[in-house]
Amino acid sequence: MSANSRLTIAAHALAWIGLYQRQGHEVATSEQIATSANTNPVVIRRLLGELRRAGLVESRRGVGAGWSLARELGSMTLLDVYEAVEPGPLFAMHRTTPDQGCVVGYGIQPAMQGIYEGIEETLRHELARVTLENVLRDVLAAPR
Amino acid sequence: MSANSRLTIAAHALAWIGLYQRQGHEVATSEQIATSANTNPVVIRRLLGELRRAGLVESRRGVGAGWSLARELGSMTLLDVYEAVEPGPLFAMHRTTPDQGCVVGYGIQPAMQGIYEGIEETLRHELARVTLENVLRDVLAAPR
DNA sequence: CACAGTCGTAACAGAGAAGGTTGCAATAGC
DNA sequence: GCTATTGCAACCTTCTCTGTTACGACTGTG
Repeated sequence: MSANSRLTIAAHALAWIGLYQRQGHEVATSEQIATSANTNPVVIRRLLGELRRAGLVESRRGVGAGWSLARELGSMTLLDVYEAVEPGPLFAMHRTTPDQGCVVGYGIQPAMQGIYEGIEETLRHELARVTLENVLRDVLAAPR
Repeated sequence: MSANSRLTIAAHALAWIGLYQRQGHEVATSEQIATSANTNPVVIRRLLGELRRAGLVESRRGVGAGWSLARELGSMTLLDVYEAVEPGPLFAMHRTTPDQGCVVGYGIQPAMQGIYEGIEETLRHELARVTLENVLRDVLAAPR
C-alpha cells in the first residue's frame, strides 16, 4: 500500500512536546523534535502545521518561539491525529470508471464503497481508543 | 496515504469470474475482465497471478485458456484477497532510526508497533467478515 | 531599534509505488 | 502448424512522500 510514516512521526512529535512540557519547558522547537525523530525540521513543521489546523498544538513565533500542546495528551486520540494528517480514504476505487454496461462494472463501486465505509468506521473506532497519553506511557515503558 | 486500488480491482475480477462461471462458462480471460474494469489485461493478469499464488484462482494456458475460481466465492473473504495483494503493514515506522539517546526516540517504535499490531488485527478481522459472495450479492443489488 | 532565533512556506529534487503499455516466449487445443 | 491466451520482463508516466534549501515574517532581548 506504500504506507507512510506521517501518523508515526506526528505521534512522536506530540509525545516529545508533552514530555518536554512536563519537564517544565514552555515550548519545543522543530529543531529539537527533528533531532529526536532523526529527520528535517521542515518535515516536523509541516506536520505540526497540520496538527495546529486541527487544534491539537499551538505555535509561537519570534525569539523563544516553538510549539506547545493545545490540549492535554489524555484528551487527544490517534484518530484526531490520523484525521489531521491523512485526508483520503484507506482503499481507492478504480482509477477509471469501470464498464457501466457490465453488471459487475456497474455495481462494483457502490458495493465496495459500502463495505469500505464500514471497515474505515471500525478503524476510526480503534484509533479513537488510543490517547496520546497512552502512547507516551508506552514510550516510557520501553525496557532499558 | 496514497491508497491504491488493488483490493478493489481484485474483488472486481473475482466477482466477474464468479458470475461468469454461474452463467455456464468455464474460464474467463484477462481481456474480458480488463474490459469490465476498464484497465489493461496485463494489470489483471498481474493481480490474478498473486491471487493464484494464494490459492484463490487457477489459470489454464493455450487455446481456450483463462481463469477460473479455485474455491467457492462464499469461502473466500476480503482478508484472503487483501493478504494476497497487500504484503506490507498499514502504517510505517520512521524511515531512519530515531535518536536512541532520547527517551522518546528510544521508546516510540516499540510503542507504536504494539498499537499498530492491535489495529491491524482488528482490520483483518473486519476484512474476514466479508466474503466474495457478499461482494457479488451487493454488486447485483445495485439499483437499476 | 537592531539583532537573533524560530516559524511559515514555497520550490525543487530524489526515491519508490502503482498503473499502463508493448513485446515476446511458452503453452495447448484444434 | 495455427491460433488464442497466459507468463513475464522491460519501460514509461504519474503521483506521493520525504528531504533539503532558501528566505520572508515575526517577536523577545539587549
